[in-house]
Amino acid sequence: MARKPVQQRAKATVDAIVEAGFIAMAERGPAATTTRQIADIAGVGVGSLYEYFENKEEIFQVMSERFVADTIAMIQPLIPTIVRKPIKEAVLDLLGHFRDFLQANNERYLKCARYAMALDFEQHVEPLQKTLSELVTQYLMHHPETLKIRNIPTMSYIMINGGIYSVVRHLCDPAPPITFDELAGGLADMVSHYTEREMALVSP
Amino acid sequence: MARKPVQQRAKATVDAIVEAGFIAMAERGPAATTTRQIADIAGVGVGSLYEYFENKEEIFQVMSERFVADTIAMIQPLIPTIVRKPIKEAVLDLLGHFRDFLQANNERYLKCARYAMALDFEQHVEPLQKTLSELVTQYLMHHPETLKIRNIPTMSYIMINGGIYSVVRHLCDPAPPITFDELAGGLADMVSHYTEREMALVSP
DNA sequence: TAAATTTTCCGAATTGAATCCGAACAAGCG
DNA sequence: CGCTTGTTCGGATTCAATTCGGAAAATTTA
Repeated sequence: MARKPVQQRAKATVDAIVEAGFIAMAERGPAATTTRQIADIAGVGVGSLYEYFENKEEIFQVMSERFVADTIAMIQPLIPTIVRKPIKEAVLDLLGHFRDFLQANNERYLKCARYAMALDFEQHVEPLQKTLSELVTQYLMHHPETLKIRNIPTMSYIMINGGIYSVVRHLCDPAPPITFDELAGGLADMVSHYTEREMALVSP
Repeated sequence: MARKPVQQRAKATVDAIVEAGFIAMAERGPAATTTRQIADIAGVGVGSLYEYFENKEEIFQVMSERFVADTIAMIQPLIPTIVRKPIKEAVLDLLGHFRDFLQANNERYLKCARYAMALDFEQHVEPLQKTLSELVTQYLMHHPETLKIRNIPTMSYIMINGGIYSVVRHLCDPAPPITFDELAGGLADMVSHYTEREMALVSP
């Protein structure tokens, strides 16, 4: 950010700009949104954008950050509940919340996710990855029998990345080949079958 | 495309433009490549771009199409070999070829994949998805015992999408938390464990 | 072959969006 | 209230995308 807002009304301006960014992005997609549109929706002059953001790109970056932060904030309180459930239910529960979250507010975050997954990859999605790894760790600690499973970091990596992408892709698809429930069930089965098979292999 | 090239030299111009697009994209990423750069690299005037492409975006679209077509062309001849292998080897084999393909030519296609996965989703990646579904179908026919597995379309969807994304993401990451071999092995295990567990459940 | 026609190429001119900037307006503070 | 600092703004500027009309090359026609 080019400059920090110190007064209250300046903070409100920054918020209005980011909010306008979400609205414009949800309406027309990131490529088609102009600085003029964002300024108009926010009810500020175009010049004001550049008081707090280096350029248009940075507005999207901040939106991306907020998206990831909000996702994490959505997941954190679920952790204590989720870690106590059987694996399949746990996955279904998490995915259901994730879908609702992405679709809220005219799919604001779904459109943002599509953008964020393309450009930033490491930079912004990484904290989310860390949170989910944390969730996996806690889950394992609540189910000590699963600690025998090999390659846990690798499997986390695959399921977290593959899971997020599959869900975002599916929700963006106007004519998906399978239903969301099938997708969620499939991901849950994938995890639970893998777990069960590993446990069978390790302690026969 | 705005107009079809009919003469030979015009076809060469179109090729040079697309080729230049790949080079420019690999160097600076899609956002930072200008029409001037593409024209300079291709050795043509800026005006020539617009003889055969509606706009800059369409150049990227054609690149995307070529990327997907080349990916399919890379996979097709592998199918007869792959379908005869045990599941784990089959997955490892496919992933190895996919990685080499993405990394060839200064990672030209890896950078393209990153872009294609963001924007086009359905439109361009879909033929690839269809080819891979085909591969799965053929694999199942060569291993009749696996036909009992439930939810095959769902599992294909998850493994194809999740697999492609995980690999692209991993190869783009300058400091990945796991090695590529671990990732590939993990995906292979994921598939094979799921298969084994399903077979055990269905015919105990 | 030469003229006529079609195709291709080009780069200066146009357009429009992104960004800059300095004047005008508000807020905090002695 | 003067003074300083923070904020807003929109016209001016910059730069990339796109257009356009004419020249050059290829092809066809006579």
